[in-house]
Amino acid sequence: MMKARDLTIGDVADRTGLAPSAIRHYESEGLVHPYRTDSGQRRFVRTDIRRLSFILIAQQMGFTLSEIREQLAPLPKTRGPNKSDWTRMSRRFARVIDQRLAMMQRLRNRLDGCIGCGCLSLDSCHLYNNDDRAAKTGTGPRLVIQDNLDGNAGVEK
Amino acid sequence: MMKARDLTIGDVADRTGLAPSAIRHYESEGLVHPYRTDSGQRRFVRTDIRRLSFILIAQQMGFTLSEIREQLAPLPKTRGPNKSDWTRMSRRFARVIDQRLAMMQRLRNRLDGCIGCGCLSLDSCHLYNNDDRAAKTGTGPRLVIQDNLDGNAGVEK
DNA sequence: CTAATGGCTCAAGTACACTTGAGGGCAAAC
DNA sequence: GTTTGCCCTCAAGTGTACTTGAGCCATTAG
Repeated sequence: MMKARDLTIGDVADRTGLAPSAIRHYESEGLVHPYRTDSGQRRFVRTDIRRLSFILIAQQMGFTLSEIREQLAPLPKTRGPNKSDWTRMSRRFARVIDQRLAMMQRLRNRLDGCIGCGCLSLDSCHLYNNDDRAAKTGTGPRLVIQDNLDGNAGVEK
Repeated sequence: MMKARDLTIGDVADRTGLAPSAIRHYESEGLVHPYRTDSGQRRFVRTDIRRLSFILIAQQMGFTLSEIREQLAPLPKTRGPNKSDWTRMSRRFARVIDQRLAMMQRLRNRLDGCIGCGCLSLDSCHLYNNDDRAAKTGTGPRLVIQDNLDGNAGVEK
């Protein structure tokens, strides 16, 4: 179970391009679960590299660490995930991404519409009928892209 | 030039759904340029509502305030922008968005590929050949989505 | 005319995602 | 066998994007 050739934090840092401090931070946030040697050093299994790469990609897509933790939740923490664990998780995540992409597409189209209309006669402009933006996320995260921004949920009154 | 019916910060807040504190913050960051009454109160022109809505949308797309400031730079600061000012700016921005969407699409496809391959035999997996990720942004912003992550710029060695 | 409402500045606080530094332990390289 | 390098923890600092609060002025409603 604990192989001699498991990886130190430095190994993992080299292979993922992440700083050791970042990896420690991810552990403290519950995104990776290295075990410890007798002397207290972290040891990572090889599939943790995949896990960290996943975190990197998801971050670049604009997901917060807590959203990523949620996505990773179904994977087993202690043993490395097997192929079907990984496949199920990835598929679920792909659906979430597609929603987010669709959202950005809608925002983009909304902007397009606004280029057309010129919108100097205001009030009719799609860009700022802010009804659908009403429900804020509070002191929100950077990239919200909530579903309530979609273009057809509330028929323009 | 200074109309009686220009808007107070509260008016603008109501119409955009933004908090007054947020609007003040955007001014301090150079994203809006209200003028002041004799007594020092901010007054906004009507097109500033459009400007702020643009900021909101761009943020939801994951752009930082400084990126948004750049996009807004070509618009005139003092007078309200006219239709062609706005159109030019929006078109330019649409191109930037399309690049970002393409990037996310590539990341998404990369994930898809990885679902297929199972990637338990590592090293060949697209998800963590980190060569193209090498140039980091430092203590970077949340949603980087840099161009160096694209799939065809550097032929996989 | 006064009181409530809304605006102003400035300093400090908050959340997220880390990095940096101090102070100390362990392990592989010579 | 010691020195060099990597690892550890914990506290504090950084940058982005705001919010909150104190103390104060201005505008509007009764």
